[in-house]
Amino acid sequence: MTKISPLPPTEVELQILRILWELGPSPVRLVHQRLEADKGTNYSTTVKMLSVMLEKGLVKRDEEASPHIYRTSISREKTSRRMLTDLVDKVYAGSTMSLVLQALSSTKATREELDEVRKLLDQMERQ
Amino acid sequence: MTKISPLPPTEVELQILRILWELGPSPVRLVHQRLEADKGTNYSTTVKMLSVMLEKGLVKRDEEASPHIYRTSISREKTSRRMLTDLVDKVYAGSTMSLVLQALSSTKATREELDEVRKLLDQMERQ
DNA sequence: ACATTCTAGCGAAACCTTTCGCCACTCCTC
DNA sequence: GAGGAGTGGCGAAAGGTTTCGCTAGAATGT
Repeated sequence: MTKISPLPPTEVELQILRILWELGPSPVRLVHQRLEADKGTNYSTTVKMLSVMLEKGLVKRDEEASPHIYRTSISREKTSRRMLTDLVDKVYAGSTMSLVLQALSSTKATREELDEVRKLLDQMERQ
Repeated sequence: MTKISPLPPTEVELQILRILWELGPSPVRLVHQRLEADKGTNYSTTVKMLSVMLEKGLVKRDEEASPHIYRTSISREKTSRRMLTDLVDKVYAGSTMSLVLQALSSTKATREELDEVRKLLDQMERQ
């Protein structure tokens, strides 16, 4: 345990994380392709962001491979859980249930999705 | 419609909004008390932040009153909905239901709360 | 009226994130 | 092995947020 959980990712960092989650371990080039498509950034910028993220411990890289290969060092689930609790703390004063209600009531859902939520509720109740 | 919805509030701005939502319209002094308790900021900082927020349209103020009275110009609900959809877009790739499932499965809830969610689900299904 | 406290505003600094230019190095290809 | 493309690194600039010192005016108490 040398490292506390890294700071919450910034905007662009999150974009890059998403790309890496989707693509899996990748060289800068591939990450950049996506990022550029999204927002027209320069290659240098992508390299720099990845190196910043490396310092922060948000990604790791394999330097053996000729084009270095980057991969995330935090899971999508962990990150989203973290951001979710941040949001809950910051806006909903800690009440996750308020957030759930708010989220549900502001979206459309198929019957299947609703059933899935019900199933989870039942499961929670049993415990 | 002179104004598009204001930019999403930054960290400190959000802290201040929360204070104002909680206290209702207040003079700087009261806002500052809370903010200082939270993070030990200087009075000048609070004044400045409020004036920045005024420019951005996040708050309004009554300049008649001797100590100026500030109040939010966006509702808590609107803000949270906005931040929620931001989060959903950024991390859950647009799937609100994924977020709901994630949020539910990472929290504890009373039977009453679970029932409330169920009620909402039923209601959604009927429409 | 004077001193003291409260309130407001401004500009500059400090700080962080994001961007990019420039340079160097490797790796092909001819 | 010379030229060109791809890759990586660094420092500095740009842009945004947050902080605060300093100043001044308004309000209050003596």
